[in-house]
Amino acid sequence: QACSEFTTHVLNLLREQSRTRPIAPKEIERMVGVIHGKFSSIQVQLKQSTCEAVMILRSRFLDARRKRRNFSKQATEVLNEYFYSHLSNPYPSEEAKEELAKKGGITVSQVSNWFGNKRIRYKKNMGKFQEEANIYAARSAGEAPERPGPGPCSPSSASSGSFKMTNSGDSFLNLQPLTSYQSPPNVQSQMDSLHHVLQHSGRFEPLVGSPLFSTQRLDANGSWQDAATPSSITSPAADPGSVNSDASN
DNA sequence: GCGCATGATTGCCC
DNA sequence: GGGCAATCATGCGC
Repeated sequence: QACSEFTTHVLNLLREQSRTRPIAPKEIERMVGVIHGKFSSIQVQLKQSTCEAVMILRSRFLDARRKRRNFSKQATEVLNEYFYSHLSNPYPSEEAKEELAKKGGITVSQVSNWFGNKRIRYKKNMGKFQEEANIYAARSAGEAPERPGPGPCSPSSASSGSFKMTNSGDSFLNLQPLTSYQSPPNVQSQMDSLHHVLQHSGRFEPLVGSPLFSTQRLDANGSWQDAATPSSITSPAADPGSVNSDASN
């Protein structure tokens, strides 16, 4: 359009000039040809530069996407706190995700990614995460001492895993320790220390109904789901070791 | 430089 | 569409 407008403008100029001097039609034709040529080359250049700009932006975007930055300590803390206090059901709602994202200074999709990764990696290697679980368990036991109700949305209590591993077919920490479950020595001691923490904090008994002794677990397929509350769970205080003794395989 | 940790992406399933 | 599992790519400690 610009080309044709410019061409018209030039033709008008030539027409005016033709009053003062004779202009051959060939000259007009040549001028029009030159204008079209110039415009088409400009068009090509514009296309090229646009393509280049798009490619640059695209590569920058992809690079940014590939760039992995570790989350801040704050973000990790917030996410871990939620994860371990909802260990029986570590599936935050959209609202919870938004809240976590806000608290951690990350995006909701990063929260989703984090929980996706965490669930899988925790399930795959509970032993490795047990220490971390204990830390958060002890922490939340100390922080939120009097929150009744063990529901999935009452993350008050300490919790450590309470579900079956896909590969091991066992619950890691139903606090059924250790008759059927052959935990590594370090894990054993961690569990003992967790018992100690819980007992020391005076929260052991209430915690029995908490996610720590959750009624949920990983089922044989490795998915978190409700399990019928074992009766043994309800009478734990005297002998922690007997808690949830049905959780073995 | 290597190995592990971890955030992101992808493909598949339900 | 959300979750899982595998994988990729990068960060980081040694």
